[in-house]
Amino acid sequence: MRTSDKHQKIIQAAIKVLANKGFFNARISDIAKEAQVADGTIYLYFNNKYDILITLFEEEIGKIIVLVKQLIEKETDPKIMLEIFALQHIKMMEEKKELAEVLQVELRQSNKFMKEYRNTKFIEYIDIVSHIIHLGQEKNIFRKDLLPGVAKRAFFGALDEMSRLWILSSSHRYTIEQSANQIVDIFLYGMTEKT
Amino acid sequence: MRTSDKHQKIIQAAIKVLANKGFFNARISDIAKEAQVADGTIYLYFNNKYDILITLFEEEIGKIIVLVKQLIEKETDPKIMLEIFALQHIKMMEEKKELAEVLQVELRQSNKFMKEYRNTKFIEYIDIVSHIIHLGQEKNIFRKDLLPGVAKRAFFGALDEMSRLWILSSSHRYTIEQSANQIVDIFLYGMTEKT
Amino acid sequence: MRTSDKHQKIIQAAIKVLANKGFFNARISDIAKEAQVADGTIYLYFNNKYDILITLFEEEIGKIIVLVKQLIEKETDPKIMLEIFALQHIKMMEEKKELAEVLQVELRQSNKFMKEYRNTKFIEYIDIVSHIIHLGQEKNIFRKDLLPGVAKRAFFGALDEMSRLWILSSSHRYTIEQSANQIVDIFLYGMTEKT
Amino acid sequence: MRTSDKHQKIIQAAIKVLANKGFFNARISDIAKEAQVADGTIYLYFNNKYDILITLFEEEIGKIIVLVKQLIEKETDPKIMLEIFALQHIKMMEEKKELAEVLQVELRQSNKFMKEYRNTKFIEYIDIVSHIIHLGQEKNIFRKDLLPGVAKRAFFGALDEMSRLWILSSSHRYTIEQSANQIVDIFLYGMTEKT
DNA sequence: GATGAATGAGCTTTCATTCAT
DNA sequence: GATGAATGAAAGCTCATTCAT
Repeated sequence: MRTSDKHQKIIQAAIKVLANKGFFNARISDIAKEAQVADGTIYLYFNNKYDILITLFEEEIGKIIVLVKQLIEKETDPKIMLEIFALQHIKMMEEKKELAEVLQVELRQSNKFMKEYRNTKFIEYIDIVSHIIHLGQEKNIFRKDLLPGVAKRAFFGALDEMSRLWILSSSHRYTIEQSANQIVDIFLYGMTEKT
Repeated sequence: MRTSDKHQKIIQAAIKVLANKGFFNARISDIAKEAQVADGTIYLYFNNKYDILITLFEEEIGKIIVLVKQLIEKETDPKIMLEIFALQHIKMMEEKKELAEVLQVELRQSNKFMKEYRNTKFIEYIDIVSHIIHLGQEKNIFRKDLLPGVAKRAFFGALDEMSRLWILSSSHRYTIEQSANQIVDIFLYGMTEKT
Repeated sequence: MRTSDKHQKIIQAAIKVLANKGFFNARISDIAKEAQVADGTIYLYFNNKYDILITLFEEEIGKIIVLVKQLIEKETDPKIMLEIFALQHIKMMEEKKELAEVLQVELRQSNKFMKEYRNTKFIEYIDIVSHIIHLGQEKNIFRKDLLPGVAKRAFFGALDEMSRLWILSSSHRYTIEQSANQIVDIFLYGMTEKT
Repeated sequence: MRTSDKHQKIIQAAIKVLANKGFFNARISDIAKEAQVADGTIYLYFNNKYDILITLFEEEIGKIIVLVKQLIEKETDPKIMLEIFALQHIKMMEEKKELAEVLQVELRQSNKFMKEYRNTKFIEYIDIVSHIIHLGQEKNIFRKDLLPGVAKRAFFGALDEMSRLWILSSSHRYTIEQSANQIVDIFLYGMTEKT
């Protein structure tokens, strides 16, 4: 009946199990047990184990993209947009710790075992940064000599590595906001002491 | 013994195979075939499949650390040290593409399936950046308000994400040197247009 | 009830599906779809998958027996009776090709997977030949030295193997009537050249 | 070491298990247990379950063909050749009861589940009869109006159905020789009483 | 030390059957 | 009576690891 009910239960269970065990060590029966359904039920909603992972990617990243875009749309200042993106990205890591773990680990290796899968949603997410940088350059706020392809990757990578730390270590010396602000600050003004 | 011919042959074969298939999809027999030894021979040199991966990590990252430290020791300017680290990191990605792939992908998920494994070598590598930043702060070249734990992760993450791009996409718009320089430049001086 | 609409629809669907896929490769859901009923509905009319096959055997062979007996009853000459049986048997193969396939293939292996099932209807069918031969012997038309158990099997086997050919190969060099007549002719007068 | 050893053990075990349970009900583990090897060992010698069956067909029918051809080659009289074929065929059924069961049942349905498999060995076996009939016609011993395609099928079918009886029922009223002779006799001289 | 045949535990997936609606 | 979502047992096959040679 409420089809989406089971679909969602399985996705959420998969996030939990995959975060703990990783894709290859996770058993379908683990996910089924976590979702409180029979093993076979999973195959009524997904074609196979990979399909769970891919669907999980698409849907969850999709939600994040929508959210981030909404928040950014209200702004006009690229600097603030970057701040919002950064804060939002790291925040998400804490609020959805398990999802974040899955995305960080499994997303990265997904092209290793799913040759044909082109992760367009992920690219769409990163390109949000791309757009902000372009905008900043147009508005003469960001340097014109920035290589857009490099800058977006650098910014995203910085945030992402920071997030990994946040996920893996249990005790933190700084708040999320501090970390996000620091990274944005570095990217905007550099690490060099103004003399 | 530890520099035994077979030991090295197996490690190098493992790098090749793991880069192509990933840890879980790689078969011991694949590695054995690539190394031109019998399956059983691998167990004369390694305890199990995980042990190959861990040994590979330790030894190969160890080599890189030695190399990078040597290059940096000669310098005194933290800015140039960062440049060297950046260039060296990205260069390594191209020169040892397969090793880079293994490190990027398998290293990240290793704690998922090897619960007890603490990746000290990797931390040692990142801490090279840490030291440089500290040095820069002491010399009043870098801002004092930099959170060292955050800055090092940000810098490493930026480089690493850039490298992933380099590994995964076949055609590149910029040279390695350009990319490395750009990242260092951003981290030193920021993305903001000087007015 | 037993002539219920659904009962018949399922049997006919089963014949079609089993002919194409064989008992073990056929899915209950295949039969249900073909019969345009829900999977569960099948279990309102049959106890289980085997029961469909057995019921199918009994009912369809039953129909054939009634038909053949009707045709033969009108005759008195055992030779012509054999001719009728032969023609009817092979004809049935063409007219009900799918049923014929199921009977030829599944019937033969049925005792393999349904240990307790004694296929009495099938024996009843073959015994029609038995009766004809007996009659011929009584009337001094057939040789007395015929071993009835052997002769009936030989005759039925000859027809049946011929039919298999008819079912499996698409192009035929001879008409059904030719084939049936030839077999009857051989059984009546032998293959030896009269000198 | 003695590779053929295990190969043969598995084939012989498969014959036994398949004869009792049929292909679909037979488990790989049943065959493995019967062959006294591990489940996995079977996959060192065969690609999959189907491959066991096909190899079994090819090898065992191949042996029979060689044997029958040897026996027939010594003869020149087509009548006696037919006798030899008949006797040999039915004899084989008794001596290798389990193999016979597998061939009778699984061979017939094999094209149902192995679409691509063309059973050339089986055709080669039946064509031995074909050749004998041709020879008999050339020598003016057999009637010229025999349709070779029909006659060979009829003869083989008669023998085969007879054999099935022999395999399935435990008590027999006639000896093998009697049955074989009777069938040859019918095919040579017909069932009709000579007046 | 080196080999590779043998092992067997373990996992994904299928599908006959059930039962709440 | 009819449905079809849900169940969960069961089996083919893989592959890390062992060990006799």
